[in-house]
Amino acid sequence: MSDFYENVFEIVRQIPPGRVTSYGAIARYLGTAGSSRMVGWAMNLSHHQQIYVPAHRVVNRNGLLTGKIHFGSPDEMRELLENEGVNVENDCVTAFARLFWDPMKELP
DNA sequence: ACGTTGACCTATA
DNA sequence: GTATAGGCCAACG
Repeated sequence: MSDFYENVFEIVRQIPPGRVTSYGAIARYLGTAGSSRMVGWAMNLSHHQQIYVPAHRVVNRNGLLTGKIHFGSPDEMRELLENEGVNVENDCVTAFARLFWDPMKELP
């Protein structure tokens, strides 16, 4: 496992319940801004990780649940979020700006 | 080996 | 305000 993926998983695990962040924010925090697609790949691998990675807390810049397809069922991601108190409407996180969790600010 | 494909983002028109 | 273009780089066929 490369350091890049390990860092991605570690950040995603740090996301508090009920908060969300974006792929780009993680990429920027890792210093690989512009390579946000790699963060998406990392999420794909997150399923194979033995340690649970809350990939449902990572959405795109608009708060859209673009990755819901990659879960067991398309509704699983939405239910996981709502289970944590995050309201999802039309595959979009409501009050996304308010719930946004920026690793640049929240992590040392 | 090469072209295509993405859980994306930013910039320009 | 939407639309298109370009960049990113690892996996897959």
